[in-house]
Amino acid sequence: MLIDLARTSAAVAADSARLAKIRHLAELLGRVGPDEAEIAIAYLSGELPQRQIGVGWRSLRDLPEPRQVATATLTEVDEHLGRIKAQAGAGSQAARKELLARLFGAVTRQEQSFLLRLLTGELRQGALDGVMIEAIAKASGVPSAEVRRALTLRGWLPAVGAAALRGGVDALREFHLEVGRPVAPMLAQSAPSVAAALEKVGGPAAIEWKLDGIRVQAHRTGDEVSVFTRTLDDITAQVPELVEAVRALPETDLVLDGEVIALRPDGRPEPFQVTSGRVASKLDVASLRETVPLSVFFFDALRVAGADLLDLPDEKRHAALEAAVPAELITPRLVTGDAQEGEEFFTDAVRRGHEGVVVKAPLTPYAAGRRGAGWIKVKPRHTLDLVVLAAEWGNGRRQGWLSNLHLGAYDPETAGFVMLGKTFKGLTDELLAWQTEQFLRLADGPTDEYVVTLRPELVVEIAFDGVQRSSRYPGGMALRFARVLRYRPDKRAEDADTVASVRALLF
DNA sequence: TTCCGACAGTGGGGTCGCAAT
DNA sequence: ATTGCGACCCCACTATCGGAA
Repeated sequence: MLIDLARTSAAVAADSARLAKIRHLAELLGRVGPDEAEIAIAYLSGELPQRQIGVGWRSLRDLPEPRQVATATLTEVDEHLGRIKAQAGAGSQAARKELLARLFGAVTRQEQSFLLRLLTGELRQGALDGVMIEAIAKASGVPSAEVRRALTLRGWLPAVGAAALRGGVDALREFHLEVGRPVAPMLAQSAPSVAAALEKVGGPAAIEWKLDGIRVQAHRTGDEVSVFTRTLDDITAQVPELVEAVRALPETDLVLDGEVIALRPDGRPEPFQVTSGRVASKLDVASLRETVPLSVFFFDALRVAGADLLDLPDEKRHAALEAAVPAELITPRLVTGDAQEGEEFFTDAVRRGHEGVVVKAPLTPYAAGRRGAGWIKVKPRHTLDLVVLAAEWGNGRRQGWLSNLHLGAYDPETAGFVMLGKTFKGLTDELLAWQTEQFLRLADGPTDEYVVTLRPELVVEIAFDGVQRSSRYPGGMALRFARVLRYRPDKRAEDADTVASVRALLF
Protein backbone atom coordinates (compact mmCIF):
# COMPACT_ATOMS: atom_id res chain seq x y z
CA MET A 1 0.00 0.00 0.00
CA LEU A 2 1.12 3.54 -0.74
CA ILE A 3 0.23 4.51 2.81
CA ASP A 4 2.87 2.09 4.12
CA LEU A 5 5.52 3.95 2.17
CA ALA A 6 4.21 7.34 3.26
CA ARG A 7 4.33 6.24 6.90
CA THR A 8 7.79 4.72 6.52
CA SER A 9 9.02 7.89 4.87
CA ALA A 10 7.67 9.94 7.76
CA ALA A 11 9.37 7.64 10.26
CA VAL A 12 12.64 7.88 8.35
CA ALA A 13 12.39 11.66 8.33
CA ALA A 14 11.60 11.74 12.05
CA ASP A 15 14.73 9.84 13.09
CA SER A 16 18.01 11.65 12.55
CA ALA A 17 20.16 8.56 13.15
CA ARG A 18 21.11 6.85 9.93
CA LEU A 19 20.97 3.41 11.47
CA ALA A 20 17.39 4.09 12.53
CA LYS A 21 16.51 5.22 9.01
CA ILE A 22 18.03 2.00 7.68
CA ARG A 23 15.97 -0.04 10.16
CA HIS A 24 12.73 1.63 9.09
CA LEU A 25 13.47 1.08 5.41
CA ALA A 26 14.66 -2.51 5.86
CA GLU A 27 11.57 -3.33 7.88
CA LEU A 28 9.36 -2.14 5.05
CA LEU A 29 11.39 -3.99 2.42
CA GLY A 30 10.94 -7.13 4.47
CA ARG A 31 7.17 -6.76 4.17
CA VAL A 32 6.79 -5.70 0.56
CA GLY A 33 5.94 -8.38 -1.97
CA PRO A 34 8.38 -9.27 -4.75
CA ASP A 35 6.18 -7.67 -7.40
CA GLU A 36 6.20 -4.31 -5.66
CA ALA A 37 9.74 -4.29 -4.26
CA GLU A 38 11.07 -2.38 -7.23
CA ILE A 39 8.44 0.33 -6.88
CA ALA A 40 8.97 0.61 -3.12
CA ILE A 41 12.73 0.92 -3.48
CA ALA A 42 12.36 3.51 -6.23
CA TYR A 43 9.89 5.68 -4.31
CA LEU A 44 11.75 5.48 -1.00
CA SER A 45 15.02 6.49 -2.61
CA GLY A 46 13.38 9.40 -4.39
CA GLU A 47 13.09 7.86 -7.87
CA LEU A 48 10.32 6.75 -10.18
CA PRO A 49 10.34 3.47 -12.11
CA GLN A 50 9.48 5.60 -15.15
CA ARG A 51 12.52 7.81 -14.36
CA GLN A 52 10.77 11.04 -15.42
CA ILE A 53 7.11 11.54 -16.24
CA GLY A 54 6.97 15.21 -17.26
CA VAL A 55 5.50 16.43 -13.98
CA GLY A 56 7.23 19.13 -11.94
CA TRP A 57 6.47 21.66 -9.24
CA ARG A 58 4.26 23.79 -11.48
CA SER A 59 1.90 20.96 -12.40
CA LEU A 60 1.42 20.19 -8.73
CA ARG A 61 -0.29 23.38 -7.65
CA ASP A 62 -4.00 23.35 -6.90
CA LEU A 63 -4.34 19.74 -5.85
CA PRO A 64 -7.76 18.28 -5.00
CA GLU A 65 -8.90 17.60 -1.46
CA PRO A 66 -7.54 14.33 -0.04
CA ARG A 67 -9.58 11.24 0.81
CA GLN A 68 -10.03 10.07 4.38
CA VAL A 69 -9.27 6.40 3.81
CA ALA A 70 -6.11 5.04 2.21
CA THR A 71 -6.78 2.43 -0.45
CA ALA A 72 -4.10 2.96 -3.12
CA THR A 73 -1.70 0.12 -3.85
CA LEU A 74 1.80 0.62 -5.18
CA THR A 75 0.96 -1.14 -8.42
CA GLU A 76 -2.04 1.12 -9.01
CA VAL A 77 0.00 4.26 -8.40
CA ASP A 78 2.81 3.01 -10.60
CA GLU A 79 0.41 2.24 -13.45
CA HIS A 80 -1.21 5.63 -13.03
CA LEU A 81 2.15 7.40 -13.25
CA GLY A 82 2.89 5.33 -16.33
CA ARG A 83 -0.28 6.65 -17.96
CA ILE A 84 0.73 10.21 -17.08
CA LYS A 85 4.11 9.65 -18.68
CA ALA A 86 2.43 8.25 -21.79
CA GLN A 87 0.62 11.59 -22.17
CA ALA A 88 3.87 13.56 -22.04
CA GLY A 89 4.82 14.74 -25.51
CA ALA A 90 1.47 13.50 -26.79
CA GLY A 91 0.20 17.04 -27.03
CA SER A 92 -2.14 17.01 -24.11
CA GLN A 93 -1.22 18.79 -20.94
CA ALA A 94 -4.88 18.90 -20.07
CA ALA A 95 -5.10 15.11 -20.09
CA ARG A 96 -2.06 14.87 -17.81
CA LYS A 97 -3.50 17.44 -15.48
CA GLU A 98 -6.71 15.47 -15.30
CA LEU A 99 -4.83 12.24 -14.56
CA LEU A 100 -2.76 13.96 -11.88
CA ALA A 101 -5.88 15.35 -10.24
CA ARG A 102 -7.47 11.92 -10.25
CA LEU A 103 -4.38 10.39 -8.59
CA PHE A 104 -4.13 13.01 -5.87
CA GLY A 105 -7.89 12.95 -5.32
CA ALA A 106 -7.77 9.23 -4.60
CA VAL A 107 -5.24 9.34 -1.74
CA THR A 108 -5.04 10.65 1.82
CA ARG A 109 -3.31 13.81 2.97
CA GLN A 110 -0.22 11.91 4.12
CA GLU A 111 -0.01 10.08 0.79
CA GLN A 112 -0.46 13.36 -1.08
CA SER A 113 2.43 14.88 0.83
CA PHE A 114 4.64 11.89 0.05
CA LEU A 115 3.77 11.88 -3.66
CA LEU A 116 4.25 15.63 -3.87
CA ARG A 117 7.76 15.40 -2.43
CA LEU A 118 8.55 12.40 -4.60
CA LEU A 119 7.43 14.07 -7.82
CA THR A 120 9.21 17.35 -7.09
CA GLY A 121 12.41 15.49 -6.27
CA GLU A 122 12.53 16.77 -2.71
CA LEU A 123 11.87 13.71 -0.60
CA ARG A 124 13.63 15.35 2.39
CA GLN A 125 13.65 12.25 4.53
CA GLY A 126 17.44 12.14 4.96
CA ALA A 127 17.72 8.96 2.92
CA LEU A 128 18.36 8.45 -0.77
CA ASP A 129 20.50 5.90 -2.62
CA GLY A 130 23.26 5.64 -0.04
CA VAL A 131 20.96 4.82 2.86
CA MET A 132 18.74 2.63 0.70
CA ILE A 133 21.74 0.50 -0.27
CA GLU A 134 22.30 -0.27 3.41
CA ALA A 135 18.61 -1.00 3.92
CA ILE A 136 18.56 -3.41 0.99
CA ALA A 137 21.64 -5.12 2.39
CA LYS A 138 20.01 -5.43 5.78
CA ALA A 139 16.67 -6.68 4.47
CA SER A 140 18.21 -9.24 2.12
CA GLY A 141 21.09 -10.35 4.34
CA VAL A 142 23.63 -9.42 1.69
CA PRO A 143 26.83 -7.40 2.32
CA SER A 144 26.32 -3.80 1.21
CA ALA A 145 29.49 -4.00 -0.89
CA GLU A 146 27.73 -6.59 -3.04
CA VAL A 147 24.77 -4.27 -3.51
CA ARG A 148 27.10 -1.41 -4.46
CA ARG A 149 28.97 -3.56 -6.93
CA ALA A 150 25.76 -4.64 -8.62
CA LEU A 151 24.54 -1.04 -8.68
CA THR A 152 27.72 0.06 -10.39
CA LEU A 153 27.16 -2.48 -13.13
CA ARG A 154 23.41 -2.07 -13.49
CA GLY A 155 23.09 1.64 -12.75
CA TRP A 156 19.53 1.34 -11.38
CA LEU A 157 19.06 0.64 -7.68
CA PRO A 158 15.43 -0.53 -7.75
CA ALA A 159 16.35 -3.38 -10.11
CA VAL A 160 19.38 -4.29 -8.02
CA GLY A 161 17.45 -4.14 -4.76
CA ALA A 162 14.60 -6.27 -6.09
CA ALA A 163 17.12 -8.88 -7.21
CA ALA A 164 18.82 -8.88 -3.81
CA LEU A 165 15.52 -9.39 -2.03
CA ARG A 166 14.53 -12.13 -4.45
CA GLY A 167 17.76 -14.08 -4.75
CA GLY A 168 20.38 -12.70 -2.38
CA VAL A 169 24.07 -12.66 -3.27
CA ASP A 170 23.62 -15.16 -6.08
CA ALA A 171 21.16 -12.91 -7.85
CA LEU A 172 23.47 -9.90 -7.44
CA ARG A 173 26.39 -11.82 -8.90
CA GLU A 174 24.34 -12.22 -12.06
CA PHE A 175 24.92 -8.55 -12.85
CA HIS A 176 27.80 -8.08 -15.23
CA LEU A 177 29.17 -5.28 -17.33
CA GLU A 178 27.00 -5.49 -20.41
CA VAL A 179 28.06 -3.68 -23.55
CA GLY A 180 25.26 -1.30 -24.50
CA ARG A 181 24.05 -0.80 -20.92
CA PRO A 182 25.72 2.10 -19.08
CA VAL A 183 27.71 1.74 -15.88
CA ALA A 184 27.49 4.29 -13.04
CA PRO A 185 30.42 6.66 -13.72
CA MET A 186 33.25 7.14 -11.25
CA LEU A 187 33.21 10.59 -9.64
CA ALA A 188 35.93 12.81 -8.19
CA GLN A 189 36.57 14.67 -4.97
CA SER A 190 38.23 18.09 -5.07
CA ALA A 191 41.32 19.71 -3.62
CA PRO A 192 42.59 23.31 -3.64
CA SER A 193 45.94 22.52 -5.28
CA VAL A 194 47.82 19.78 -7.07
CA ALA A 195 50.15 19.50 -4.05
CA ALA A 196 47.17 18.94 -1.76
CA ALA A 197 45.72 16.38 -4.18
CA LEU A 198 49.03 14.51 -4.37
CA GLU A 199 49.17 14.46 -0.60
CA LYS A 200 45.68 12.96 -0.45
CA VAL A 201 46.68 10.31 -2.96
CA GLY A 202 49.86 9.70 -0.99
CA GLY A 203 52.45 9.10 -3.66
CA PRO A 204 52.99 9.35 -7.41
CA ALA A 205 49.82 9.88 -9.40
CA ALA A 206 48.50 10.39 -12.89
CA ILE A 207 47.50 13.98 -13.59
CA GLU A 208 45.12 14.62 -16.48
CA TRP A 209 43.62 17.71 -18.03
CA LYS A 210 40.08 18.39 -16.85
CA LEU A 211 38.14 19.39 -19.96
CA ASP A 212 35.07 21.59 -19.54
CA GLY A 213 32.68 19.50 -21.63
CA ILE A 214 30.15 16.70 -21.21
CA ARG A 215 31.06 13.37 -19.60
CA VAL A 216 30.44 10.44 -21.95
CA GLN A 217 30.55 6.67 -21.73
CA ALA A 218 30.96 5.01 -25.13
CA HIS A 219 30.01 1.37 -25.74
CA ARG A 220 30.87 -0.60 -28.84
CA THR A 221 30.10 -4.14 -29.88
CA GLY A 222 30.81 -4.95 -33.49
CA ASP A 223 29.78 -1.87 -35.46
CA GLU A 224 27.15 -0.90 -32.93
CA VAL A 225 28.08 2.15 -30.82
CA SER A 226 26.06 3.82 -28.07
CA VAL A 227 26.91 6.83 -25.94
CA PHE A 228 25.62 7.72 -22.46
CA THR A 229 25.86 10.72 -20.13
CA ARG A 230 26.75 10.89 -16.45
CA THR A 231 23.11 10.19 -15.54
CA LEU A 232 23.09 7.28 -18.01
CA ASP A 233 20.92 8.98 -20.60
CA ASP A 234 21.44 7.84 -24.18
CA ILE A 235 22.82 10.66 -26.36
CA THR A 236 24.11 8.51 -29.22
CA ALA A 237 22.12 10.43 -31.85
CA GLN A 238 23.47 13.79 -30.68
CA VAL A 239 27.17 12.98 -31.00
CA PRO A 240 27.80 11.42 -34.44
CA GLU A 241 31.47 12.52 -34.41
CA LEU A 242 32.03 10.42 -31.31
CA VAL A 243 30.18 7.45 -32.76
CA GLU A 244 32.31 7.59 -35.89
CA ALA A 245 35.54 7.96 -33.93
CA VAL A 246 34.78 4.88 -31.85
CA ARG A 247 33.62 2.91 -34.88
CA ALA A 248 36.91 3.72 -36.62
CA LEU A 249 38.96 2.03 -33.90
CA PRO A 250 40.39 -1.40 -34.71
CA GLU A 251 39.03 -2.88 -31.48
CA THR A 252 35.35 -3.82 -31.72
CA ASP A 253 34.48 -4.70 -28.11
CA LEU A 254 34.86 -1.59 -25.95
CA VAL A 255 33.54 0.47 -23.08
CA LEU A 256 35.35 3.82 -22.75
CA ASP A 257 34.99 6.77 -20.38
CA GLY A 258 35.73 10.31 -21.55
CA GLU A 259 34.59 13.84 -22.30
CA VAL A 260 33.15 15.44 -25.44
CA ILE A 261 33.93 19.07 -26.00
CA ALA A 262 33.58 21.69 -28.73
CA LEU A 263 36.98 23.08 -29.71
CA ARG A 264 37.69 26.18 -31.75
CA PRO A 265 39.73 25.84 -34.95
CA ASP A 266 42.83 26.86 -33.00
CA GLY A 267 42.27 23.97 -30.61
CA ARG A 268 41.25 26.05 -27.62
CA PRO A 269 38.01 24.99 -25.89
CA GLU A 270 34.74 26.78 -26.54
CA PRO A 271 32.90 28.06 -23.43
CA PHE A 272 30.92 25.32 -21.71
CA GLN A 273 27.67 26.89 -22.93
CA VAL A 274 28.65 26.10 -26.52
CA THR A 275 29.41 22.43 -25.87
CA SER A 276 26.31 22.09 -23.74
CA GLY A 277 24.05 23.55 -26.40
CA ARG A 278 25.55 21.42 -29.12
CA VAL A 279 25.18 18.15 -27.20
CA ALA A 280 21.64 19.01 -26.08
CA SER A 281 20.49 19.71 -29.64
CA LYS A 282 18.59 16.83 -31.22
CA LEU A 283 16.83 18.40 -34.15
CA ASP A 284 19.65 19.90 -36.14
CA VAL A 285 22.62 17.64 -35.54
CA ALA A 286 23.64 17.36 -39.20
CA SER A 287 24.15 21.10 -39.71
CA LEU A 288 25.42 21.78 -36.17
CA ARG A 289 28.28 19.34 -36.60
CA GLU A 290 29.52 21.60 -39.40
CA THR A 291 29.44 24.77 -37.33
CA VAL A 292 30.16 23.38 -33.84
CA PRO A 293 32.10 20.13 -34.29
CA LEU A 294 32.68 17.97 -31.23
CA SER A 295 35.95 16.38 -30.19
CA VAL A 296 36.26 13.48 -27.79
CA PHE A 297 39.00 12.66 -25.31
CA PHE A 298 38.98 9.37 -23.43
CA PHE A 299 40.62 8.92 -20.04
CA ASP A 300 39.56 5.43 -18.96
CA ALA A 301 38.74 2.00 -20.35
CA LEU A 302 36.22 -0.24 -18.59
CA ARG A 303 36.30 -3.00 -21.18
CA VAL A 304 38.66 -3.79 -24.02
CA ALA A 305 38.58 -6.84 -26.28
CA GLY A 306 36.07 -8.71 -24.17
CA ALA A 307 37.94 -8.19 -20.89
CA ASP A 308 36.23 -6.29 -18.03
CA LEU A 309 38.74 -3.91 -16.49
CA LEU A 310 36.68 -2.31 -13.69
CA ASP A 311 38.52 -4.06 -10.90
CA LEU A 312 41.97 -3.38 -12.31
CA PRO A 313 44.08 -0.48 -10.97
CA ASP A 314 44.01 2.80 -12.85
CA GLU A 315 47.46 2.34 -14.38
CA LYS A 316 46.48 -1.02 -15.87
CA ARG A 317 43.23 0.34 -17.26
CA HIS A 318 45.07 3.26 -18.77
CA ALA A 319 47.59 0.95 -20.38
CA ALA A 320 44.69 -0.91 -21.97
CA LEU A 321 43.24 2.42 -23.13
CA GLU A 322 46.55 3.38 -24.75
CA ALA A 323 46.68 0.03 -26.51
CA ALA A 324 43.18 0.41 -27.96
CA VAL A 325 42.88 4.13 -28.68
CA PRO A 326 45.26 6.47 -30.58
CA ALA A 327 47.00 9.14 -28.54
CA GLU A 328 45.08 12.03 -30.13
CA LEU A 329 41.85 10.67 -28.62
CA ILE A 330 43.31 10.34 -25.12
CA THR A 331 43.22 13.11 -22.50
CA PRO A 332 46.73 14.53 -21.97
CA ARG A 333 48.24 12.93 -18.89
CA LEU A 334 51.40 13.12 -16.81
CA VAL A 335 52.48 10.57 -14.21
CA THR A 336 54.50 12.16 -11.43
CA GLY A 337 55.02 12.32 -7.69
CA ASP A 338 56.63 15.73 -7.92
CA ALA A 339 54.32 18.52 -6.75
CA GLN A 340 56.28 21.19 -8.64
CA GLU A 341 56.01 19.26 -11.89
CA GLY A 342 52.33 18.65 -11.23
CA GLU A 343 51.63 22.34 -10.61
CA GLU A 344 53.34 23.22 -13.89
CA PHE A 345 51.17 20.72 -15.75
CA PHE A 346 48.10 22.26 -14.08
CA THR A 347 49.17 25.82 -14.94
CA ASP A 348 49.75 24.83 -18.55
CA ALA A 349 46.31 23.18 -18.81
CA VAL A 350 44.63 26.31 -17.46
CA ARG A 351 46.69 28.57 -19.73
CA ARG A 352 45.37 26.55 -22.67
CA GLY A 353 41.84 27.35 -21.54
CA HIS A 354 40.95 24.10 -19.78
CA GLU A 355 39.12 23.76 -16.50
CA GLY A 356 41.96 22.29 -14.46
CA VAL A 357 43.27 18.80 -13.82
CA VAL A 358 42.20 15.52 -12.23
CA VAL A 359 44.74 13.73 -10.04
CA LYS A 360 44.33 9.94 -10.06
CA ALA A 361 45.75 7.38 -7.67
CA PRO A 362 47.48 4.68 -9.77
CA LEU A 363 46.12 1.72 -7.83
CA THR A 364 42.40 2.50 -7.48
CA PRO A 365 39.88 0.35 -9.32
CA TYR A 366 36.99 1.94 -11.20
CA ALA A 367 34.88 2.65 -8.12
CA ALA A 368 31.69 3.83 -9.74
CA GLY A 369 28.97 5.66 -7.91
CA ARG A 370 30.98 6.33 -4.80
CA ARG A 371 32.89 9.60 -4.66
CA GLY A 372 36.07 7.90 -3.55
CA ALA A 373 39.49 9.43 -3.02
CA GLY A 374 40.80 7.77 -6.18
CA TRP A 375 40.16 10.81 -8.35
CA ILE A 376 40.70 14.37 -7.15
CA LYS A 377 39.95 17.43 -9.26
CA VAL A 378 41.84 20.69 -8.99
CA LYS A 379 40.56 23.94 -10.49
CA PRO A 380 41.75 27.54 -10.21
CA ARG A 381 39.65 29.78 -8.00
CA HIS A 382 38.81 33.43 -8.60
CA THR A 383 37.53 35.80 -5.92
CA LEU A 384 35.66 39.10 -5.92
CA ASP A 385 34.32 41.46 -3.27
CA LEU A 386 30.66 42.00 -4.10
CA VAL A 387 27.69 43.74 -2.55
CA VAL A 388 24.60 41.95 -1.26
CA LEU A 389 21.62 43.50 -3.07
CA ALA A 390 18.87 41.22 -1.78
CA ALA A 391 18.31 37.85 -0.13
CA GLU A 392 15.79 35.04 -0.47
CA TRP A 393 14.16 33.04 2.32
CA GLY A 394 15.54 29.49 2.60
CA ASN A 395 13.69 26.19 2.40
CA GLY A 396 13.89 22.91 4.30
CA ARG A 397 16.54 23.09 6.97
CA ARG A 398 17.14 26.73 6.02
CA GLN A 399 13.51 27.72 6.64
CA GLY A 400 13.37 30.97 8.59
CA TRP A 401 16.83 32.04 7.47
CA LEU A 402 17.64 34.43 4.67
CA SER A 403 19.75 32.13 2.58
CA ASN A 404 20.23 32.93 -1.10
CA LEU A 405 22.17 36.13 -1.77
CA HIS A 406 21.78 38.41 -4.79
CA LEU A 407 25.27 39.65 -5.65
CA GLY A 408 26.24 42.87 -7.39
CA ALA A 409 29.37 44.63 -8.59
CA TYR A 410 29.87 48.38 -8.22
CA ASP A 411 29.38 50.61 -11.21
CA PRO A 412 31.27 53.88 -10.63
CA GLU A 413 29.60 55.55 -13.63
CA THR A 414 26.16 55.39 -12.09
CA ALA A 415 27.23 54.90 -8.47
CA GLY A 416 24.88 51.89 -8.64
CA PHE A 417 25.22 48.11 -8.60
CA VAL A 418 24.91 45.48 -11.34
CA MET A 419 23.63 42.04 -10.35
CA LEU A 420 25.88 39.14 -11.37
CA GLY A 421 24.03 36.17 -9.92
CA LYS A 422 23.06 34.50 -6.68
CA THR A 423 24.65 32.13 -4.20
CA PHE A 424 23.67 30.12 -1.14
CA LYS A 425 26.89 28.14 -0.88
CA GLY A 426 29.59 28.31 1.75
CA LEU A 427 27.32 29.50 4.57
CA THR A 428 27.57 27.96 8.02
CA ASP A 429 24.52 27.89 10.27
CA GLU A 430 26.19 30.58 12.37
CA LEU A 431 26.65 32.79 9.32
CA LEU A 432 23.06 32.16 8.21
CA ALA A 433 21.79 33.34 11.57
CA TRP A 434 24.07 36.36 11.55
CA GLN A 435 23.24 37.47 8.03
CA THR A 436 19.49 37.03 8.55
CA GLU A 437 19.65 39.49 11.43
CA GLN A 438 21.81 41.92 9.46
CA PHE A 439 19.63 41.71 6.36
CA LEU A 440 16.42 42.39 8.21
CA ARG A 441 18.04 45.55 9.54
CA LEU A 442 19.07 46.58 6.03
CA ALA A 443 15.71 45.71 4.45
CA ASP A 444 14.70 48.46 2.09
CA GLY A 445 12.47 48.46 -0.94
CA PRO A 446 10.29 45.78 -2.53
CA THR A 447 9.87 42.72 -0.32
CA ASP A 448 7.62 39.71 -0.78
CA GLU A 449 7.34 36.21 0.60
CA TYR A 450 10.45 35.14 -1.32
CA VAL A 451 12.81 38.09 -1.62
CA VAL A 452 13.94 40.81 0.77
CA THR A 453 15.56 43.79 -0.98
CA LEU A 454 18.40 45.42 0.96
CA ARG A 455 20.20 48.71 1.13
CA PRO A 456 23.41 47.85 -0.77
CA GLU A 457 25.91 48.15 2.07
CA LEU A 458 27.24 44.72 3.01
CA VAL A 459 30.33 43.52 1.15
CA VAL A 460 31.00 39.80 0.87
CA GLU A 461 34.00 37.98 -0.58
CA ILE A 462 32.86 35.49 -3.23
CA ALA A 463 34.79 32.63 -4.81
CA PHE A 464 33.78 31.45 -8.30
CA ASP A 465 35.06 29.44 -11.25
CA GLY A 466 34.58 31.95 -14.02
CA VAL A 467 32.37 34.54 -15.68
CA GLN A 468 29.96 33.45 -18.38
CA ARG A 469 27.66 35.29 -20.76
CA SER A 470 24.14 35.71 -19.49
CA SER A 471 20.86 36.89 -20.89
CA ARG A 472 19.35 36.85 -17.41
CA TYR A 473 21.29 39.71 -15.82
CA PRO A 474 21.54 43.34 -16.92
CA GLY A 475 25.33 43.29 -17.18
CA GLY A 476 25.12 40.43 -19.70
CA MET A 477 27.27 38.18 -17.54
CA ALA A 478 26.96 35.86 -14.56
CA LEU A 479 29.31 34.11 -12.16
CA ARG A 480 29.76 30.37 -12.47
CA PHE A 481 29.63 28.34 -9.24
CA ALA A 482 29.70 31.34 -6.91
CA ARG A 483 30.12 30.66 -3.17
CA VAL A 484 30.63 32.77 -0.04
CA LEU A 485 34.09 32.90 1.52
CA ARG A 486 33.54 35.57 4.20
CA TYR A 487 31.96 38.92 4.88
CA ARG A 488 34.11 42.04 4.54
CA PRO A 489 32.90 44.44 7.24
CA ASP A 490 36.08 46.44 6.63
CA LYS A 491 34.87 47.41 3.16
CA ARG A 492 32.21 49.87 2.06
CA ALA A 493 29.98 49.14 -0.92
CA GLU A 494 31.90 51.64 -3.07
CA ASP A 495 35.08 49.65 -2.34
CA ALA A 496 33.60 46.51 -3.92
CA ASP A 497 34.93 45.21 -7.23
CA THR A 498 33.63 47.02 -10.28
CA VAL A 499 31.60 45.83 -13.25
CA ALA A 500 34.58 46.62 -15.47
CA SER A 501 36.90 44.38 -13.47
CA VAL A 502 34.41 41.52 -13.73
CA ARG A 503 33.97 42.09 -17.46
CA ALA A 504 37.73 41.75 -17.87
CA LEU A 505 37.33 38.11 -16.77
CA LEU A 506 34.75 37.39 -19.47
CA PHE A 507 36.07 35.87 -22.66
C1' DT B 1 37.97 9.65 22.32
C1' DT B 2 38.90 11.89 18.12
C1' DC B 3 39.04 11.92 13.26
C1' DC B 4 37.30 11.60 8.82
C1' DG B 5 34.63 9.35 4.86
C1' DA B 6 30.23 9.21 2.95
C1' DC B 7 25.63 11.14 2.47
C1' DA B 8 21.92 14.23 2.10
C1' DG B 9 20.37 18.75 1.52
C1' DT B 10 20.32 23.43 -0.51
C1' DG B 11 20.16 25.60 -4.12
C1' DG B 12 23.25 28.17 -8.62
C1' DG B 13 23.32 29.31 -14.40
C1' DG B 14 22.58 27.55 -19.00
C1' DT B 15 20.44 24.87 -22.81
C1' DC B 16 17.01 22.34 -25.36
C1' DG B 17 12.25 20.60 -26.71
C1' DC B 18 7.52 20.91 -26.20
C1' DA B 19 2.89 22.76 -25.26
C1' DA B 20 0.20 26.57 -24.40
C1' DT B 21 -0.55 31.37 -25.11
C1' DA C 1 6.58 34.22 -32.18
C1' DT C 2 6.98 34.05 -27.28
C1' DT C 3 6.71 32.11 -22.74
C1' DG C 4 6.65 28.67 -19.14
C1' DC C 5 7.90 24.25 -17.78
C1' DG C 6 10.49 20.00 -17.30
C1' DA C 7 14.68 17.66 -17.87
C1' DC C 8 19.37 17.66 -17.96
C1' DC C 9 24.23 19.59 -18.47
C1' DC C 10 27.75 21.64 -15.49
C1' DC C 11 28.30 22.19 -10.02
C1' DA C 12 30.21 23.88 -4.30
C1' DC C 13 29.58 23.66 0.00
C1' DT C 14 28.04 22.40 5.17
C1' DA C 15 25.98 19.35 8.67
C1' DT C 16 25.61 14.99 10.32
C1' DC C 17 26.27 10.12 11.45
C1' DG C 18 28.96 6.37 12.52
C1' DG C 19 32.86 3.50 11.51
C1' DA C 20 37.97 3.90 11.51
C1' DA C 21 41.96 5.21 13.85
